[in-house]
Amino acid sequence: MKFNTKTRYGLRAMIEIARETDHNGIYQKEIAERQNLSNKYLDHIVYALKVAGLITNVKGKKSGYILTKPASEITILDINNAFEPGICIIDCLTMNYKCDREASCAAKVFWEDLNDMIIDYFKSKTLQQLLEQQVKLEKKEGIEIE
Amino acid sequence: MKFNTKTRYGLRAMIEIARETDHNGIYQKEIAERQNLSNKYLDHIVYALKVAGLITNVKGKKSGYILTKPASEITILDINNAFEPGICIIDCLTMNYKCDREASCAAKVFWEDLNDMIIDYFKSKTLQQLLEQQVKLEKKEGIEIE
DNA sequence: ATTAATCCTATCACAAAGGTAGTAAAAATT
DNA sequence: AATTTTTACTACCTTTGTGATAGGATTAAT
Repeated sequence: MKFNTKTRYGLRAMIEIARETDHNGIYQKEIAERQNLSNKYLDHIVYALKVAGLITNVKGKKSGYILTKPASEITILDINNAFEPGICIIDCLTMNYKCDREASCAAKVFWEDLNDMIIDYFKSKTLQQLLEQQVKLEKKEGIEIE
Repeated sequence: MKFNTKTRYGLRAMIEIARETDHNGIYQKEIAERQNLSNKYLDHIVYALKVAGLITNVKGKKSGYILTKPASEITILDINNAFEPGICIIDCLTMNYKCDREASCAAKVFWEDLNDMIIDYFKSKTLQQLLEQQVKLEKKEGIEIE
């Protein structure tokens, strides 16, 4: 049970984009450098985020990225959903899944409750919160180094 | 992000074993039939549960399985750990994982908190609770059918 | 001796994930 | 206008892990 790299890298990319205050946005290339990711692989990540409508280019093709709405209005679930159809930790939780013991399966209830917990957690966290925490952590780190 | 079938089937197998009141235990073959699983695949599941010390044979080789301790003392985390080294939703949460931004990574904190939530959830649920729920669901189902 | 069950290892097929390549297109720069 | 730089998008490749089967060894009951 692992979360995939796309969602994880996507989250880190979004933090970088959210942090950028420059009106010209941030280049994909720069995100790759700052987060130490392959720029080529980041292609997919950034593309998916754009298709999902979470980010956009400031000018045309050669231009930086910015968020399409305030970071406080973007939840981690939104970011997750740019890469996954949703959150579904076991197949039998989806609609149109046939199973005899569906109506009386304690195991299913167990997984279903966990699935809901994860969804709630993803909904409860905004990009803004993560950005603030990021800034805080870096400040703390700076002090410890000195 | 999916939970694997081993853990899921293992949970269902454990419910069947916990439910069995016969002193001779329950045959793997019977678990397979009741839960509609391939007996051959269940081989691995039952084997892992036995190696983990959660179940044992009543007599010798040809005999039924019983729990090694009361269902109320077995958590779902115990069952999970029979199949997985633990719960670790992203690699960088393990010890001996090198990462530059380890000390100041809001994303890591986000995943870490979720990881802890899942562990707590797994610890909080006992096999006994699931068994009781199972019995309750079946009773309810019986009423609805009639 | 035979049968029926578990024990245990090996193997396989398939899908998904992680990542690279390459071309097209657009805009900025020269 | 030519060149450079960057994104846009598709295709592909390689590796890993998962779900599952095969099959012989072992043990105990009949």
